[in-house]
Amino acid sequence: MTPAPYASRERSTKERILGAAEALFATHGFAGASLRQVTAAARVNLAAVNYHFGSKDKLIEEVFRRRLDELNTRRLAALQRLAGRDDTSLEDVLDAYIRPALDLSRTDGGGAAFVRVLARAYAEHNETLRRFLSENYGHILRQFAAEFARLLPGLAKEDIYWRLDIVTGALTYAMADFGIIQRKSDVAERDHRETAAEHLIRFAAAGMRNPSVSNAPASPR
Amino acid sequence: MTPAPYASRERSTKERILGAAEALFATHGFAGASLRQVTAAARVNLAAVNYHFGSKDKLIEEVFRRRLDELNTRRLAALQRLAGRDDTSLEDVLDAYIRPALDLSRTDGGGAAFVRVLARAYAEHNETLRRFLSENYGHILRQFAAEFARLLPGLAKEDIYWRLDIVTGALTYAMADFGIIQRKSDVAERDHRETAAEHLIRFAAAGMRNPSVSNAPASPR
DNA sequence: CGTATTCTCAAACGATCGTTTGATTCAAAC
DNA sequence: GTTTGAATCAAACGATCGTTTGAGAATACG
Repeated sequence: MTPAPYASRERSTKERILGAAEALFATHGFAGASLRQVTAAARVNLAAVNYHFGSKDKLIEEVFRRRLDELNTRRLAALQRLAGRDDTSLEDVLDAYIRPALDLSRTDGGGAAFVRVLARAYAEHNETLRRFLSENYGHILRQFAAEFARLLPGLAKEDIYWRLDIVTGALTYAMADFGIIQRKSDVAERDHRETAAEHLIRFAAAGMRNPSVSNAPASPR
Repeated sequence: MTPAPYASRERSTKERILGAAEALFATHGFAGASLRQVTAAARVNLAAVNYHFGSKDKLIEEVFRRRLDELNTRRLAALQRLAGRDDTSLEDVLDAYIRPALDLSRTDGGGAAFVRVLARAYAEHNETLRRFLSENYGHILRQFAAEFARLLPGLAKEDIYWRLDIVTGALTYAMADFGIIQRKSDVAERDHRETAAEHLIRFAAAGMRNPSVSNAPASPR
Protein backbone atom coordinates (compact mmCIF):
# COMPACT_ATOMS: atom_id res chain seq x y z
CA MET A 1 0.00 0.00 0.00
CA THR A 2 2.08 2.88 1.26
CA PRO A 3 5.60 2.64 -0.06
CA ALA A 4 7.04 3.96 3.19
CA PRO A 5 10.65 2.83 3.40
CA TYR A 6 11.47 1.02 6.62
CA ALA A 7 14.59 3.04 7.24
CA SER A 8 12.55 6.21 7.63
CA ARG A 9 10.39 4.85 10.44
CA GLU A 10 10.63 6.46 13.81
CA ARG A 11 12.16 3.39 15.45
CA SER A 12 13.04 -0.04 14.16
CA THR A 13 10.85 -3.06 14.76
CA LYS A 14 13.38 -4.58 17.15
CA GLU A 15 13.55 -1.44 19.25
CA ARG A 16 9.79 -1.06 19.37
CA ILE A 17 9.47 -4.65 20.55
CA LEU A 18 12.14 -4.18 23.22
CA GLY A 19 10.46 -1.05 24.53
CA ALA A 20 7.01 -2.57 24.65
CA ALA A 21 8.31 -5.77 26.22
CA GLU A 22 10.12 -3.82 28.90
CA ALA A 23 7.01 -1.91 29.87
CA LEU A 24 4.76 -4.96 29.86
CA PHE A 25 7.19 -7.23 31.70
CA ALA A 26 7.44 -4.55 34.38
CA THR A 27 3.68 -4.44 34.80
CA HIS A 28 2.65 -8.06 34.35
CA GLY A 29 5.80 -10.12 34.81
CA PHE A 30 7.52 -12.39 32.36
CA ALA A 31 4.89 -15.09 32.45
CA GLY A 32 2.06 -12.59 32.77
CA ALA A 33 2.80 -10.56 29.66
CA SER A 34 2.04 -12.38 26.42
CA LEU A 35 3.74 -11.89 23.10
CA ARG A 36 0.40 -10.83 21.68
CA GLN A 37 0.24 -7.98 24.18
CA VAL A 38 3.84 -7.05 23.42
CA THR A 39 3.48 -7.04 19.65
CA ALA A 40 0.17 -5.20 19.83
CA ALA A 41 1.70 -2.47 21.99
CA ALA A 42 4.70 -2.24 19.66
CA ARG A 43 2.36 -2.20 16.63
CA VAL A 44 4.23 -5.00 14.92
CA ASN A 45 3.22 -8.42 13.74
CA LEU A 46 3.05 -11.28 16.23
CA ALA A 47 5.61 -13.31 14.33
CA ALA A 48 8.16 -10.49 14.51
CA VAL A 49 9.33 -11.56 17.97
CA ASN A 50 10.30 -15.04 16.90
CA TYR A 51 11.77 -13.70 13.69
CA HIS A 52 14.02 -11.11 15.33
CA PHE A 53 14.78 -12.73 18.70
CA GLY A 54 14.16 -16.43 18.21
CA SER A 55 11.93 -16.97 21.23
CA LYS A 56 10.31 -15.24 24.17
CA ASP A 57 13.19 -16.22 26.48
CA LYS A 58 15.72 -14.68 24.15
CA LEU A 59 13.65 -11.51 24.05
CA ILE A 60 13.73 -11.35 27.85
CA GLU A 61 17.51 -11.67 27.80
CA GLU A 62 17.80 -8.84 25.31
CA VAL A 63 15.63 -6.59 27.46
CA PHE A 64 18.17 -7.06 30.23
CA ARG A 65 21.29 -6.77 28.17
CA ARG A 66 20.31 -3.45 26.64
CA ARG A 67 19.98 -1.65 29.98
CA LEU A 68 22.50 -3.51 32.11
CA ASP A 69 25.37 -2.75 29.79
CA GLU A 70 24.75 0.94 30.24
CA LEU A 71 24.12 0.76 33.98
CA ASN A 72 27.32 -1.18 34.64
CA THR A 73 29.36 1.12 32.47
CA ARG A 74 28.10 4.18 34.30
CA ARG A 75 28.70 2.68 37.72
CA LEU A 76 32.25 1.77 36.85
CA ALA A 77 32.92 5.20 35.34
CA ALA A 78 31.66 6.90 38.49
CA LEU A 79 33.71 4.58 40.67
CA GLN A 80 36.90 5.08 38.72
CA ARG A 81 36.68 8.82 39.19
CA LEU A 82 36.87 8.20 42.96
CA ALA A 83 38.93 5.06 43.44
CA GLY A 84 42.20 5.46 45.30
CA ARG A 85 41.84 9.21 45.94
CA ASP A 86 42.55 10.67 49.35
CA ASP A 87 39.49 12.91 49.45
CA THR A 88 36.97 10.21 48.56
CA SER A 89 34.25 9.73 51.16
CA LEU A 90 32.10 6.71 51.85
CA GLU A 91 29.09 8.66 50.67
CA ASP A 92 30.80 9.29 47.35
CA VAL A 93 31.28 5.59 46.69
CA LEU A 94 27.73 4.79 47.71
CA ASP A 95 26.59 7.54 45.40
CA ALA A 96 28.52 5.97 42.54
CA TYR A 97 26.75 2.72 43.25
CA ILE A 98 23.24 4.05 43.81
CA ARG A 99 22.99 7.12 41.60
CA PRO A 100 23.33 5.42 38.18
CA ALA A 101 20.45 3.13 39.07
CA LEU A 102 18.46 6.18 40.08
CA ASP A 103 19.29 8.03 36.89
CA LEU A 104 18.33 4.99 34.88
CA SER A 105 14.91 5.07 36.45
CA ARG A 106 14.46 8.62 35.22
CA THR A 107 15.29 7.93 31.61
CA ASP A 108 12.49 8.87 29.30
CA GLY A 109 13.00 5.80 27.14
CA GLY A 110 11.53 3.29 29.53
CA GLY A 111 14.29 3.10 32.11
CA ALA A 112 11.73 3.53 34.85
CA ALA A 113 10.07 0.37 33.64
CA PHE A 114 13.35 -1.48 33.55
CA VAL A 115 14.15 -1.05 37.22
CA ARG A 116 10.87 -2.78 37.96
CA VAL A 117 11.81 -5.52 35.53
CA LEU A 118 15.11 -5.86 37.34
CA ALA A 119 13.42 -6.15 40.71
CA ARG A 120 11.07 -8.70 39.26
CA ALA A 121 13.96 -10.76 38.00
CA TYR A 122 15.26 -11.01 41.54
CA ALA A 123 11.86 -12.18 42.70
CA GLU A 124 11.44 -14.67 39.90
CA HIS A 125 14.48 -16.53 41.18
CA ASN A 126 14.90 -17.89 37.69
CA GLU A 127 18.21 -19.70 37.57
CA THR A 128 19.05 -18.77 33.99
CA LEU A 129 18.38 -15.12 34.69
CA ARG A 130 20.24 -15.22 37.98
CA ARG A 131 23.35 -16.54 36.34
CA PHE A 132 23.09 -13.95 33.62
CA LEU A 133 22.76 -11.15 36.18
CA SER A 134 25.47 -12.55 38.39
CA GLU A 135 27.93 -12.55 35.52
CA ASN A 136 27.31 -8.89 34.77
CA TYR A 137 27.05 -8.07 38.44
CA GLY A 138 29.87 -9.86 40.25
CA HIS A 139 32.36 -7.86 38.24
CA ILE A 140 30.96 -4.57 39.48
CA LEU A 141 30.48 -5.82 43.01
CA ARG A 142 34.13 -6.82 43.42
CA GLN A 143 35.41 -3.43 42.37
CA PHE A 144 33.10 -1.60 44.73
CA ALA A 145 33.98 -3.99 47.56
CA ALA A 146 37.67 -3.22 47.03
CA GLU A 147 37.05 0.51 47.32
CA PHE A 148 34.91 0.05 50.43
CA ALA A 149 37.70 -2.05 51.93
CA ARG A 150 40.11 0.81 51.36
CA LEU A 151 37.83 3.33 53.06
CA LEU A 152 36.89 0.99 55.91
CA PRO A 153 40.18 -0.68 56.83
CA GLY A 154 38.88 -2.00 60.13
CA LEU A 155 36.16 -4.03 58.49
CA ALA A 156 36.46 -7.71 57.57
CA LYS A 157 36.09 -8.46 53.89
CA GLU A 158 33.19 -10.75 54.63
CA ASP A 159 31.38 -7.97 56.45
CA ILE A 160 31.78 -5.68 53.48
CA TYR A 161 30.08 -8.13 51.18
CA TRP A 162 27.30 -8.65 53.67
CA ARG A 163 26.64 -4.95 53.96
CA LEU A 164 26.91 -4.31 50.26
CA ASP A 165 24.34 -7.02 49.82
CA ILE A 166 22.03 -5.27 52.27
CA VAL A 167 22.45 -2.00 50.41
CA THR A 168 21.63 -3.73 47.14
CA GLY A 169 18.48 -5.12 48.68
CA ALA A 170 17.30 -1.76 49.90
CA LEU A 171 18.24 -0.17 46.57
CA THR A 172 16.40 -2.74 44.48
CA TYR A 173 13.38 -2.32 46.67
CA ALA A 174 13.52 1.45 46.56
CA MET A 175 14.09 1.71 42.81
CA ALA A 176 11.11 -0.46 42.08
CA ASP A 177 9.01 1.91 44.17
CA PHE A 178 7.76 -0.93 46.35
CA GLY A 179 7.80 1.25 49.40
CA ILE A 180 4.88 1.77 51.68
CA ILE A 181 5.52 5.48 51.53
CA GLN A 182 3.26 6.92 48.89
CA ARG A 183 4.41 9.89 46.93
CA LYS A 184 2.32 12.94 47.76
CA SER A 185 0.44 14.38 44.82
CA ASP A 186 2.19 17.75 45.08
CA VAL A 187 5.65 16.18 44.80
CA ALA A 188 7.08 15.41 41.38
CA GLU A 189 8.25 11.87 40.85
CA ARG A 190 11.87 12.82 40.32
CA ASP A 191 11.86 14.83 43.53
CA HIS A 192 10.36 11.84 45.28
CA ARG A 193 13.11 9.59 43.93
CA GLU A 194 15.78 12.13 44.80
CA THR A 195 14.54 12.22 48.38
CA ALA A 196 14.53 8.43 48.47
CA ALA A 197 18.10 8.35 47.19
CA GLU A 198 19.32 10.80 49.80
CA HIS A 199 17.73 8.85 52.59
CA LEU A 200 19.16 5.64 51.22
CA ILE A 201 22.70 6.95 50.86
CA ARG A 202 22.75 8.42 54.34
CA PHE A 203 21.27 5.29 55.81
CA ALA A 204 23.70 3.05 53.96
CA ALA A 205 26.72 5.16 54.96
CA ALA A 206 25.83 4.86 58.63
CA GLY A 207 25.30 1.12 58.31
CA MET A 208 28.56 0.68 56.48
CA ARG A 209 30.58 2.64 59.01
CA ASN A 210 29.38 0.44 61.85
CA PRO A 211 32.21 -1.42 63.61
CA SER A 212 32.77 -5.00 62.58
CA VAL A 213 30.23 -7.49 63.85
CA SER A 214 31.91 -10.75 62.98
CA ASN A 215 32.85 -11.65 66.54
CA ALA A 216 30.05 -9.89 68.36
CA PRO A 217 26.42 -11.08 68.32
CA ALA A 218 23.95 -8.45 67.25
CA SER A 219 21.23 -8.61 69.83
CA PRO A 220 22.06 -10.89 72.76
CA ARG A 221 18.76 -10.81 74.56
CA MET B 1 -20.35 -25.04 57.70
CA THR B 2 -20.03 -28.66 58.75
CA PRO B 3 -17.05 -30.28 60.47
CA ALA B 4 -14.56 -31.88 58.16
CA PRO B 5 -15.94 -35.12 56.85
CA TYR B 6 -12.51 -36.31 55.80
CA ALA B 7 -11.17 -35.68 59.30
CA SER B 8 -9.39 -39.00 59.26
CA ARG B 9 -7.06 -37.92 56.45
CA GLU B 10 -3.62 -36.63 57.22
CA ARG B 11 -4.49 -33.10 56.10
CA SER B 12 -7.63 -31.70 54.58
CA THR B 13 -7.94 -31.01 50.87
CA LYS B 14 -7.97 -27.27 51.52
CA GLU B 15 -4.76 -27.41 53.52
CA ARG B 16 -3.01 -29.60 51.01
CA ILE B 17 -3.94 -27.16 48.24
CA LEU B 18 -2.73 -24.18 50.27
CA GLY B 19 0.59 -25.84 50.98
CA ALA B 20 1.20 -26.88 47.41
CA ALA B 21 0.12 -23.48 46.09
CA GLU B 22 2.47 -21.71 48.46
CA ALA B 23 5.44 -23.76 47.31
CA LEU B 24 4.65 -23.44 43.62
CA PHE B 25 3.82 -19.73 43.74
CA ALA B 26 7.18 -19.20 45.44
CA THR B 27 9.00 -21.04 42.68
CA HIS B 28 7.11 -20.03 39.56
CA GLY B 29 5.10 -16.97 40.49
CA PHE B 30 1.37 -16.47 40.49
CA ALA B 31 0.97 -16.45 36.75
CA GLY B 32 3.68 -19.06 36.25
CA ALA B 33 2.20 -21.76 38.47
CA SER B 34 -0.90 -23.39 37.02
CA LEU B 35 -3.77 -24.90 38.94
CA ARG B 36 -2.93 -28.20 37.30
CA GLN B 37 0.53 -28.10 38.82
CA VAL B 38 -0.91 -27.12 42.18
CA THR B 39 -3.57 -29.80 42.30
CA ALA B 40 -1.16 -32.44 41.06
CA ALA B 41 1.35 -31.57 43.80
CA ALA B 42 -1.43 -31.59 46.39
CA ARG B 43 -2.76 -34.88 44.99
CA VAL B 44 -6.28 -33.55 44.69
CA ASN B 45 -8.62 -33.12 41.77
CA LEU B 46 -8.24 -30.11 39.51
CA ALA B 47 -11.78 -28.92 40.24
CA ALA B 48 -11.12 -28.86 43.99
CA VAL B 49 -9.55 -25.39 43.81
CA ASN B 50 -12.62 -23.77 42.31
CA TYR B 51 -14.86 -25.75 44.62
CA HIS B 52 -13.10 -24.78 47.84
CA PHE B 53 -11.77 -21.32 47.01
CA GLY B 54 -13.92 -20.08 44.12
CA SER B 55 -11.10 -19.03 41.82
CA LYS B 56 -7.34 -18.87 41.48
CA ASP B 57 -7.28 -15.27 42.74
CA LYS B 58 -9.15 -16.21 45.88
CA LEU B 59 -6.70 -19.04 46.45
CA ILE B 60 -3.82 -16.58 46.25
CA GLU B 61 -5.49 -14.37 48.84
CA GLU B 62 -5.93 -17.30 51.18
CA VAL B 63 -2.27 -18.25 50.85
CA PHE B 64 -1.43 -14.77 52.14
CA ARG B 65 -4.02 -14.56 54.85
CA ARG B 66 -2.97 -17.81 56.48
CA ARG B 67 0.63 -16.72 57.09
CA LEU B 68 0.22 -12.98 57.51
CA ASP B 69 -2.19 -13.33 60.38
CA GLU B 70 0.39 -15.26 62.33
CA LEU B 71 3.30 -13.01 61.36
CA ASN B 72 1.49 -9.85 62.38
CA THR B 73 0.34 -11.35 65.64
CA ARG B 74 3.88 -12.36 66.54
CA ARG B 75 5.35 -8.99 65.64
CA LEU B 76 2.80 -7.18 67.76
CA ALA B 77 3.31 -9.55 70.68
CA ALA B 78 7.06 -9.00 70.57
CA LEU B 79 6.59 -5.24 70.32
CA GLN B 80 4.17 -5.05 73.20
CA ARG B 81 6.67 -6.75 75.48
CA LEU B 82 9.00 -3.81 74.82
CA ALA B 83 6.84 -0.78 74.19
CA GLY B 84 7.13 2.04 76.67
CA ARG B 85 9.78 0.39 78.85
CA ASP B 86 12.81 2.32 80.03
CA ASP B 87 15.33 -0.40 79.24
CA THR B 88 14.19 -1.02 75.67
CA SER B 89 16.93 -0.53 73.07
CA LEU B 90 16.62 0.28 69.40
CA GLU B 91 18.02 -3.15 68.60
CA ASP B 92 15.24 -4.75 70.63
CA VAL B 93 12.54 -3.05 68.59
CA LEU B 94 14.24 -3.92 65.31
CA ASP B 95 14.50 -7.48 66.54
CA ALA B 96 10.77 -7.54 67.21
CA TYR B 97 10.21 -6.39 63.64
CA ILE B 98 12.72 -8.61 61.90
CA ARG B 99 12.87 -11.78 63.98
CA PRO B 100 9.28 -13.00 63.44
CA ALA B 101 9.81 -12.82 59.69
CA LEU B 102 13.01 -14.77 60.13
CA ASP B 103 11.35 -17.39 62.29
CA LEU B 104 8.57 -17.72 59.78
CA SER B 105 11.10 -18.57 57.12
CA ARG B 106 12.34 -21.44 59.28
CA THR B 107 8.96 -23.04 59.81
CA ASP B 108 8.85 -26.59 58.58
CA GLY B 109 5.35 -26.22 57.19
CA GLY B 110 6.29 -24.15 54.17
CA GLY B 111 7.02 -20.84 55.82
CA ALA B 112 10.27 -20.66 53.93
CA ALA B 113 8.29 -20.76 50.72
CA PHE B 114 5.95 -18.07 51.93
CA VAL B 115 8.61 -15.42 52.43
CA ARG B 116 9.47 -15.85 48.78
CA VAL B 117 5.81 -15.57 47.91
CA LEU B 118 5.70 -12.38 49.95
CA ALA B 119 8.69 -10.92 48.14
CA ARG B 120 7.11 -11.86 44.87
CA ALA B 121 3.94 -10.05 45.78
CA TYR B 122 5.92 -6.87 46.22
CA ALA B 123 7.45 -7.36 42.79
CA GLU B 124 4.16 -8.18 41.12
CA HIS B 125 2.93 -4.71 42.01
CA ASN B 126 -0.58 -6.07 41.74
CA GLU B 127 -2.94 -3.41 43.02
CA THR B 128 -5.39 -5.81 44.62
CA LEU B 129 -2.62 -7.58 46.47
CA ARG B 130 -0.96 -4.32 47.45
CA ARG B 131 -4.13 -3.04 49.03
CA PHE B 132 -4.62 -6.32 50.84
CA LEU B 133 -1.06 -6.24 52.20
CA SER B 134 -1.25 -2.57 53.06
CA GLU B 135 -4.34 -3.15 55.17
CA ASN B 136 -2.65 -5.86 57.18
CA TYR B 137 0.60 -3.97 57.20
CA GLY B 138 -0.15 -0.33 57.91
CA HIS B 139 -1.52 -1.31 61.29
CA ILE B 140 1.79 -2.92 62.30
CA LEU B 141 3.87 -0.19 60.75
CA ARG B 142 2.18 2.57 62.72
CA GLN B 143 2.77 0.87 66.05
CA PHE B 144 6.43 0.27 65.31
CA ALA B 145 6.85 3.82 64.09
CA ALA B 146 5.42 5.11 67.36
CA GLU B 147 7.93 3.09 69.36
CA PHE B 148 10.80 4.23 67.18
CA ALA B 149 9.66 7.80 67.66
CA ARG B 150 9.85 7.32 71.42
CA LEU B 151 13.38 5.93 71.25
CA LEU B 152 14.57 8.50 68.69
CA PRO B 153 13.03 11.74 69.92
CA GLY B 154 15.25 13.91 67.73
CA LEU B 155 14.00 12.34 64.53
CA ALA B 156 11.19 13.74 62.38
CA LYS B 157 8.22 11.45 61.99
CA GLU B 158 8.65 11.51 58.26
CA ASP B 159 12.23 10.34 58.58
CA ILE B 160 11.15 7.42 60.73
CA TYR B 161 8.77 6.19 58.07
CA TRP B 162 11.43 6.58 55.40
CA ARG B 163 13.93 4.56 57.35
CA LEU B 164 11.45 1.91 58.37
CA ASP B 165 10.66 1.57 54.71
CA ILE B 166 14.33 1.04 53.90
CA VAL B 167 14.58 -1.62 56.60
CA THR B 168 11.55 -3.37 55.17
CA GLY B 169 13.16 -3.39 51.76
CA ALA B 170 16.38 -4.90 53.01
CA LEU B 171 14.41 -7.41 55.10
CA THR B 172 12.20 -8.50 52.25
CA TYR B 173 15.24 -8.92 50.07
CA ALA B 174 17.16 -10.83 52.73
CA MET B 175 14.30 -13.14 53.67
CA ALA B 176 13.75 -14.14 50.09
CA ASP B 177 17.40 -15.09 49.92
CA PHE B 178 17.95 -12.90 46.88
CA GLY B 179 21.39 -11.93 48.06
CA ILE B 180 24.52 -12.27 46.03
CA ILE B 181 26.17 -13.90 49.02
CA GLN B 182 25.92 -17.63 48.58
CA ARG B 183 25.64 -19.81 51.64
CA LYS B 184 28.74 -21.94 52.03
CA SER B 185 28.12 -25.68 51.92
CA ASP B 186 29.47 -26.21 55.42
CA VAL B 187 27.06 -23.71 56.97
CA ALA B 188 23.56 -24.82 57.87
CA GLU B 189 20.74 -22.75 56.42
CA ARG B 190 19.44 -21.62 59.78
CA ASP B 191 22.92 -20.48 60.78
CA HIS B 192 23.16 -18.61 57.50
CA ARG B 193 19.87 -16.87 58.16
CA GLU B 194 20.83 -16.11 61.74
CA THR B 195 24.01 -14.44 60.51
CA ALA B 196 22.01 -12.47 57.96
CA ALA B 197 19.59 -11.33 60.66
CA GLU B 198 22.38 -10.15 62.94
CA HIS B 199 24.00 -8.17 60.17
CA LEU B 200 20.67 -6.71 59.20
CA ILE B 201 19.71 -5.65 62.72
CA ARG B 202 23.08 -4.03 63.38
CA PHE B 203 23.01 -2.29 60.04
CA ALA B 204 19.46 -1.07 60.54
CA ALA B 205 20.16 0.20 64.04
CA ALA B 206 23.05 2.32 62.80
CA GLY B 207 20.97 3.69 59.96
CA MET B 208 18.10 4.46 62.25
CA ARG B 209 20.24 6.27 64.79
CA ASN B 210 21.60 8.63 62.13
CA PRO B 211 20.76 12.29 62.82
CA SER B 212 17.82 13.73 60.95
CA VAL B 213 18.37 14.42 57.28
CA SER B 214 15.28 16.40 56.43
CA ASN B 215 17.03 19.74 56.12
CA ALA B 216 20.44 18.53 55.01
CA PRO B 217 21.19 17.17 51.54
CA ALA B 218 22.85 13.79 51.54
CA SER B 219 25.75 14.16 49.18
CA PRO B 220 26.30 17.73 47.99
CA ARG B 221 28.89 17.09 45.34
C1' DC C 1 -32.76 -47.51 57.07
C1' DG C 2 -33.33 -43.61 53.48
C1' DT C 3 -32.54 -38.92 52.40
C1' DA C 4 -29.82 -34.78 52.12
C1' DT C 5 -25.56 -32.66 51.88
C1' DT C 6 -20.78 -32.38 51.09
C1' DC C 7 -17.07 -33.60 48.52
C1' DT C 8 -14.46 -35.86 44.68
C1' DC C 9 -13.72 -37.05 40.05
C1' DA C 10 -13.10 -37.45 34.81
C1' DA C 11 -14.20 -34.90 31.05
C1' DA C 12 -14.93 -31.12 28.50
C1' DC C 13 -15.54 -25.97 27.72
C1' DG C 14 -13.79 -21.76 25.27
C1' DA C 15 -9.89 -18.79 25.57
C1' DT C 16 -5.24 -17.83 25.18
C1' DC C 17 -0.58 -19.23 25.06
C1' DG C 18 4.28 -19.54 22.21
C1' DT C 19 5.54 -20.93 17.91
C1' DT C 20 5.53 -22.09 12.86
C1' DT C 21 4.20 -21.69 8.16
C1' DG C 22 3.90 -19.90 3.47
C1' DA C 23 2.74 -16.19 0.84
C1' DT C 24 3.64 -11.34 0.04
C1' DT C 25 5.98 -6.87 0.15
C1' DC C 26 9.93 -4.15 0.19
C1' DA C 27 14.86 -2.14 -0.80
C1' DA C 28 18.78 -2.88 -2.92
C1' DA C 29 22.26 -5.62 -5.95
C1' DC C 30 23.22 -6.95 -10.39
C1' DG D 1 14.26 -5.19 -15.42
C1' DT D 2 15.26 -9.08 -12.99
C1' DT D 3 16.91 -11.34 -9.10
C1' DT D 4 17.79 -11.78 -4.28
C1' DG D 5 17.36 -11.77 0.53
C1' DA D 6 15.36 -9.55 4.39
C1' DA D 7 11.14 -8.16 6.60
C1' DT D 8 6.16 -8.27 7.36
C1' DC D 9 1.81 -10.33 7.34
C1' DA D 10 -2.55 -13.28 8.16
C1' DA D 11 -3.54 -17.65 9.48
C1' DA D 12 -3.12 -21.69 11.70
C1' DC D 13 -0.64 -25.18 14.75
C1' DG D 14 -0.81 -28.02 19.12
C1' DA D 15 -0.48 -27.19 23.93
C1' DT D 16 -2.01 -25.40 28.06
C1' DC D 17 -4.65 -22.21 30.63
C1' DG D 18 -8.78 -21.25 34.32
C1' DT D 19 -13.19 -22.67 34.80
C1' DT D 20 -17.55 -25.42 34.49
C1' DT D 21 -20.30 -29.51 34.29
C1' DG D 22 -22.80 -33.59 35.77
C1' DA D 23 -22.48 -37.89 37.64
C1' DG D 24 -20.89 -40.64 41.46
C1' DA D 25 -18.85 -41.52 46.13
C1' DA D 26 -18.59 -40.40 50.96
C1' DT D 27 -20.52 -38.54 55.03
C1' DA D 28 -24.21 -36.64 58.10
C1' DC D 29 -28.72 -36.60 59.90
C1' DG D 30 -33.61 -37.91 60.29
